[in-house]
Amino acid sequence: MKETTLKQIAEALGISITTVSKALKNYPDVSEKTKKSVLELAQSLHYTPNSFAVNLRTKESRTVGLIIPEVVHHFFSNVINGIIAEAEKNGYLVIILQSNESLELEKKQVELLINKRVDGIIMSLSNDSNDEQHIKEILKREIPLVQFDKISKFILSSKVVINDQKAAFEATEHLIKKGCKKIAHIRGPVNPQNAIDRFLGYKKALEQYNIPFDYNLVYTCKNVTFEEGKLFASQIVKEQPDVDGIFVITDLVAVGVLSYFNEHHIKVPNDIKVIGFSNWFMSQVITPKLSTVDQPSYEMGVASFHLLLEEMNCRKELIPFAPRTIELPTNIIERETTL
Amino acid sequence: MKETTLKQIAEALGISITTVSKALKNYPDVSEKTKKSVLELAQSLHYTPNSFAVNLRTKESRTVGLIIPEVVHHFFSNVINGIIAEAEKNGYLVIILQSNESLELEKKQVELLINKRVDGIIMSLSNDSNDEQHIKEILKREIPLVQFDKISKFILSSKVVINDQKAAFEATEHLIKKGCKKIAHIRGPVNPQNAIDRFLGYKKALEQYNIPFDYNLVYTCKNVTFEEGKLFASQIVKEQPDVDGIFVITDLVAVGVLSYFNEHHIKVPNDIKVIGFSNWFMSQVITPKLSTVDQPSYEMGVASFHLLLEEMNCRKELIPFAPRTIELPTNIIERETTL
DNA sequence: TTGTAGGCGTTATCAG
DNA sequence: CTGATAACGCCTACAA
Repeated sequence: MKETTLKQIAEALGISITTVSKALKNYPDVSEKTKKSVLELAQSLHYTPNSFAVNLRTKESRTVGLIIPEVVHHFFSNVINGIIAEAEKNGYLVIILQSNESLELEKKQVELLINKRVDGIIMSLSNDSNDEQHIKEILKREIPLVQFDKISKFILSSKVVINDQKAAFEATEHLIKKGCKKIAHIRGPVNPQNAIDRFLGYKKALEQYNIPFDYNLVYTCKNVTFEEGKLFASQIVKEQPDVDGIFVITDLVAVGVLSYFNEHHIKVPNDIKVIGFSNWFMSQVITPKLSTVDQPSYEMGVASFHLLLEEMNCRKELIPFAPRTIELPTNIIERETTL
Repeated sequence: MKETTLKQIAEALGISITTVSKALKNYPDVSEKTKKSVLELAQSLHYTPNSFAVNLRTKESRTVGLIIPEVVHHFFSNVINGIIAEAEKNGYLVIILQSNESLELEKKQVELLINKRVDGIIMSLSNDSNDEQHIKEILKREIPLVQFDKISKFILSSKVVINDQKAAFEATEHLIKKGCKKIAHIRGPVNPQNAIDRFLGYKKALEQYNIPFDYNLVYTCKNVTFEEGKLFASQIVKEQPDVDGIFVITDLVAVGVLSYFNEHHIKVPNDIKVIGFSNWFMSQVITPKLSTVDQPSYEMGVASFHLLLEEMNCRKELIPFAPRTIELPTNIIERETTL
């Protein structure tokens, strides 16, 4: 099927391309009569503007890019959900790229999006990201940018986050209030700001409740997987048999911990209590049900797109935009692992 | 930062745009000397071709569209994973749209992608889709199309599927071989071909093993959710107390079933056995661990993109392409719910 | 080896 | 109210 163009309509009607274009965009300076005939013909020919040409003329693609570490991930897939829903409502399409937690890939993907000339970029950094040259490149090109969840403090862009330190503090405090005296922490990798903040929140809670902090009780994930959860659980039982509570960086890992405990008949919450982070769906269906920190993922997606949209609109109107940070609330969900 | 164009390079070097263009594309009819100077300047100015202009000229966007029912879904997110990884390797970007299992949304999204002039479309139909006018529109526009998982038989396009009927047969057979005499089926919604096929596989297995088929043992999901699993589990216990096995359309629903049984102290697998479908991650971490049918999701994504790529290449070279169907293998995973 | 010219389809400006 | 013209940035016959 051949695509219909303005030219074809113009020729068929014996008028100029200009007039057709104006008629279709409902300009006031076109007679009702021609407007009507143009509209009718356009409809019957299923005319839709060639977006390639429109992009070239208007210099915008009505497309935004999204780079996230992992798609198969309860938290991130919910964020995607929020972003694409909100984008679609506002006439934008979303190109999704997965960095696989690799800085190298992330760099390439930023380049791809820049070359694609997306109107804006939303991203959450990979665990590998300890260098932000590529992100600075986005700013240098004056492409609107929003960071969410795993962000870099050193990049001046809008951000959508939770208060990881506070949330971690509350999670640890929750364990303390449930009677835990010796609390281990399975933390995230060394780079991500949120892993650092959660660790700091854990530490602060201990201090505040006069529980001595001990580095030997901190276990550091490399890959943040279910398997690591099992591994660290086994290490904790061996190395620190009197630990009675664990605060885990994220539910996936916490589920690994529970899995190990179940297999080795270690009673949760009686022998040891566990609290996770993020409120993955499976946390409410496993046995025992996992206590965790609820994190508004869909809402983070929506908020991220809104911030981006605001910046994109400012850029278009050439009015200056000051990056903003939106902090979303979290809350402790008590289930069976901390009863 | 102002974008660099061929024109700028040409002017700076005092040569024509054509020569610059050729030099950058390494045409043989440009002297080494000019080629070198062009390349150097282009690099130092960080020249990248304006993709809008390239799109317009070449009439391709190097972008494909993907429409799926749900992003927050173990199976679909794995498919996405496979598609975007493979697309990126081949120089394509992927726009993802979520139909939310709604035909209306799906129709709009097809239109969006057509208007965006993506080079190809990959899709899995929503549960609502009982009308395929919009899909036919894709074919009419001669846009390469691949359907996967939830497909329409009536659309002549490439397809990537599993043999749902066979897989369901094997799942039901598995229950029979484990001693089940009265097997219920919680099936998917009425429209999707794969729900129909799985139902047929279930029925066929009963026939083959001389177990009378009874419509009262078939429960039909509307939304395919965890909650529906719980609901149907309660109905089954009440209405059909002697059912000793259940074959469930998908793991998410099966987990709902198990959840109800756990809460009501109905012993699985002793009182009743359960088998799911799709091998969601959580199936291996719940108690008891869910037996299921493994379905190669990532591979389906990869295969889908490959088929699409093949068709896109044919279209470009103007050589005819005959749609193909790829069927991927499945296999039963025995865990604790059918011991 | 280099450059000219035309065109991809749309939009904006400005003159009639 | 209508239309001619240029421009967006790139590509590619074809000419020189």
